[in-house]
Amino acid sequence: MAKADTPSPEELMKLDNFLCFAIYSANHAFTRVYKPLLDELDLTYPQYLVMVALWEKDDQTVGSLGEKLFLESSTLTPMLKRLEAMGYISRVRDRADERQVRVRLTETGQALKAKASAVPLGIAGATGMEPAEIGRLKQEIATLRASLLR
Amino acid sequence: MAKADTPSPEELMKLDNFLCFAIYSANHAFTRVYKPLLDELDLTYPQYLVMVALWEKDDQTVGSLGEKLFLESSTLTPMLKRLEAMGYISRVRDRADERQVRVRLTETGQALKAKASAVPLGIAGATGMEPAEIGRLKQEIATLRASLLR
DNA sequence: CAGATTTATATCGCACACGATTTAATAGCG
DNA sequence: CGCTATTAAATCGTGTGCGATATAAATCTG
Repeated sequence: MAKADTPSPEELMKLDNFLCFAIYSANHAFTRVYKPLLDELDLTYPQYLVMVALWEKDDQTVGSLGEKLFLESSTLTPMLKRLEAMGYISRVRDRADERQVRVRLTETGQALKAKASAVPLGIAGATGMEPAEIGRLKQEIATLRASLLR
Repeated sequence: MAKADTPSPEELMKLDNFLCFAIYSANHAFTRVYKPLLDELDLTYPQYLVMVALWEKDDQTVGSLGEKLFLESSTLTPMLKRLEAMGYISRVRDRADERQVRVRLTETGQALKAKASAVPLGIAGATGMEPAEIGRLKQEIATLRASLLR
């Protein structure tokens, strides 16, 4: 029979059969591949993601960055302070609503985008996948993420 | 033309088009879904992965666990000490080679496997995917990880 | 418009995660 | 055999991440 069996409990409990572990370890692998490239920019991998979000849309609140990156203020605030200390961004309370903090790129932060432009290609190369394939896999994982967060 | 275009640099620099970000955020999403289930077992998500590795094969060295989990001793040592303090594992220097530390499940640690047996099904449900589909996606990501670490 | 409620960030404590280094033990070699 | 090189864990410093809580500002309600 070519019917897809329900996996046995033993098979289910093997680490290498865990989708979550594949993602967990692939995430670490990405961090490692990014490291040498991001060292040039003096950025950590999460800091790079914040910069990408700001390059895409400047002048965002902490909350809006958090929504896009799926991060809490308790994670972002210290990160943003480091990026500010490095001179890449500024953090200013919104005049109209003092609860909010507006995060903006500095000149240096904007200029960094050019230096970072080579990064995506380097990463794409390391995946050993075609652009179309990367896009498809990315979409599948984004859908999975949405299911998990439902 | 139905030819697959090479993505423009602008498209490449959008966060939502990053495969790495999909994986990064899906990993966080998994952590969140696991949290309430693992709270019952008094385990964090990384601790759970260590326990899964030990349930699959007991009596491993720190190094062998590190290879399977893609983690360094600097990460594992403190984690294992916590699991030991909780009474789930024991850490003993190997008599034949005192450099190595053998990690073994305690009775309590073995017994925990039964309590944890419901977890994978709960997670699988949260993915909203069929077992076969989960397996395929898992394999694709494992292949990606291998490429990245090459 | 005063007091209660909600919202936006920040702070704190804890647990990863890693690179660089240290420590201790084994293996290799003349 | 003794000395060096290698190997396995542990330690240290830094940077995420998050839950719980605190703080302060805006909003809502009577």
